[in-house]
Amino acid sequence: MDKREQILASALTLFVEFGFHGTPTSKIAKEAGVSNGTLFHYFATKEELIKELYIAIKNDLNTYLFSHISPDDSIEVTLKKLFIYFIYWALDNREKNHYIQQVLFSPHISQIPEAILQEQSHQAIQLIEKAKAEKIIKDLPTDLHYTLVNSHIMGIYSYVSNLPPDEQKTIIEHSFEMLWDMLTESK
Amino acid sequence: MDKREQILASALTLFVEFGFHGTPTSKIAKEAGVSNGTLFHYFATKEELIKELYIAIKNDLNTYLFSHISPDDSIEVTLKKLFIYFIYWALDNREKNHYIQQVLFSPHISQIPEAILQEQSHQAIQLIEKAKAEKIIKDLPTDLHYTLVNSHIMGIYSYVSNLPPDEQKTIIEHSFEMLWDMLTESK
Amino acid sequence: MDKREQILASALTLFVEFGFHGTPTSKIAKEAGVSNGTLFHYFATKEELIKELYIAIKNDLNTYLFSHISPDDSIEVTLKKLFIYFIYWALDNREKNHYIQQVLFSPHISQIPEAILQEQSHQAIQLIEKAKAEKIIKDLPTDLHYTLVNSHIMGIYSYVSNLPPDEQKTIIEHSFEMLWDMLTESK
Amino acid sequence: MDKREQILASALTLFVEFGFHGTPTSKIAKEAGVSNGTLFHYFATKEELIKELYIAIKNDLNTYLFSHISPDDSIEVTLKKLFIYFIYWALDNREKNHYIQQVLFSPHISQIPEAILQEQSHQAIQLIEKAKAEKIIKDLPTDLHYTLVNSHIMGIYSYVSNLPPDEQKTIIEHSFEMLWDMLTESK
DNA sequence: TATGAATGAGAATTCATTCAT
DNA sequence: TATGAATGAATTCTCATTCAT
Repeated sequence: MDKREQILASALTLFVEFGFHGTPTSKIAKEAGVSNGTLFHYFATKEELIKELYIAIKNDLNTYLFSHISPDDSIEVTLKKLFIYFIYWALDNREKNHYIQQVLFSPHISQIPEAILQEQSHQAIQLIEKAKAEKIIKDLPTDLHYTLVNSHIMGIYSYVSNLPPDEQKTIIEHSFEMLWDMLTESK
Repeated sequence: MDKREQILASALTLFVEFGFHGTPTSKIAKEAGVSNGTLFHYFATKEELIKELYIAIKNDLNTYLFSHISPDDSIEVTLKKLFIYFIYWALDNREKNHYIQQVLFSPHISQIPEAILQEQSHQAIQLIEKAKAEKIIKDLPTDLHYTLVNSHIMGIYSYVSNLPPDEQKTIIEHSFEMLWDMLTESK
Repeated sequence: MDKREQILASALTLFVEFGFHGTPTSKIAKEAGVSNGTLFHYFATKEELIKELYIAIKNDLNTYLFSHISPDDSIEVTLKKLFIYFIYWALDNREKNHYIQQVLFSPHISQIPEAILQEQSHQAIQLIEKAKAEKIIKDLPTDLHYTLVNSHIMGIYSYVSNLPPDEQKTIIEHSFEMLWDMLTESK
Repeated sequence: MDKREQILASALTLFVEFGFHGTPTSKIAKEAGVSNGTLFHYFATKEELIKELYIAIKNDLNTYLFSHISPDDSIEVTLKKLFIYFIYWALDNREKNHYIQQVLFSPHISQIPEAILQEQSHQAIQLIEKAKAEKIIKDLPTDLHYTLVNSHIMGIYSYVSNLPPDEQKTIIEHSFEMLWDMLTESK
């Protein structure tokens, strides 16, 4: 792992544990085993570091998600995969997931380029529109569908994250069905 | 409004706009029209101010919520009222709602007494247990129900908060039904 | 002397001896017997301190100069007084005079408000124009007269500043006559 | 132009525009199109670079001046040539002239070897002594003569540097006569 | 109660300089 | 010769907090 990645790794751990304000750049540098100056050699400002870390994590997540989705999958399967694999990723990368939330709920979001922010939502929204067009899901505003799926995912994640691994799978599968029932025309 | 309240009011606005780190106590004092020292006369530390503000807002929310619930209400009605009135309160008190989220997603939560944090959840959890006992809702873990309700509420809030007021009511009512369908044995 | 003035006094001595870059604000504070923070309580930035010190010194010089000039003085007398008293002031306030030159030859001039910079030059220029109108001095561009007077003054100052006090007076008086001969229609 | 000269050229431009403190060595290197390390390969320290640049410019000026003076010239002609050609050089090499002033008014002069500093003054002082011995100029202290000539030159330069080229020549010639009148026994 | 000057620890950042390649 | 990553001391500035009035 080169120095830049060392710095990102240390920043992730410390930011998640102590928050942005609670983590001086000097602590990150020390933790990464590099000098104070080196950190600023790679990242012009602390803000820049926060942003780059966000982007790196988002790339990580995207790579993971896309590696599991195939263009041949049906809409339902695609949605289910996105749902399930996102939760698995979050469970396997708690710090990274936490970090993303942390940025989203902070004044630092404004630094993140729109394109990065919309990477997944764009995909998901197209999926929802297609599902609506094909009458698979209810005829409600796309944004409403999107919001409901999102908050459902975050809810399930926060619930299963405290469960032993063997119970997680059942809940995740089941909860997707609950969500699906909610989105599709109820009988 | 006395000085203590002036300070709390200014702190709310500034914290929500600029974040905790981005808001020096001196700015709060100036905005409140009091001296630097006076702020520390009422609140021993900045941390204390953050905590007291949280408590004050939580009291505000509780007062509002309880004023709409009657012990005679059925379980479903109670839940619906909690759902709907919380959203209305959040829409009418955006800064306050935002502030609560901000604290929840920050290292400052650890400063908030458990009792304050659980004020509503305690109520809600009892409600859910009663509903489960009476077979009104599915036989799933109480925490799962609770989590799903919560995230649903936050999702709906974030969706309707960008809508014109006249469209809000329909969505809120409708979305409660979706939630209810999800919690109760389907069909 | 209050703290603000202590800071200005220490800044003057240190800036003249070590230059702007060679004088950390921390050294100024220590020399002034105040804390690091106090310096920034009175002067928002180091730049601001540099500027305020310049203004304070210019006020000092103006007060001195004006206290010696009377509206009844003839043009020649007024010019002579400005010439002579400026040199005396510079000799009695070497650090201050040096500081003014230092600012003038540095990128910090751009921070000094035009009005402050022109305080004396404005006066002097009007004097020269009057002298030209009354045919007392040669009919050359006002700016040229002004420039020549100025550089002559600085030259004389730099020469006499290394002389013992008793020799200074003669040179100063004599050199004014040389200047006067140069400005007026020769022979 | 080899790398060493590239560096000197970039340093000149940047130092004049932004000052010594305002010009990091890294900026100089980038502007010169060389790496950070290369600059320090040619100049051991930034201070050294400042000094070497001064020396290079002084050599430039001397070469120019000497190429116009002949041992056969009379004292008056020699002085006039020094006067006039210095001003022309300064007008044609504004950055270089500015740089010399900048060093002279900075704490960096102490780094410049005496020999370099006195290159011209030595010549000029001998000239003045000769003129005094031959009763061509007034019997005043040599240093006073020297100082007055110097400040006169700088004054004229600063005046004509803002003039269109065609007006410069007249002023320069004329101003030398004014100076000469001042130095020689009047009337 | 209220003030606001004073404090000083701490933080982000800069930059001359080194050195392995 | 030339590079540019790496260093870390130094610097400016911020801000929560104290305290005499």
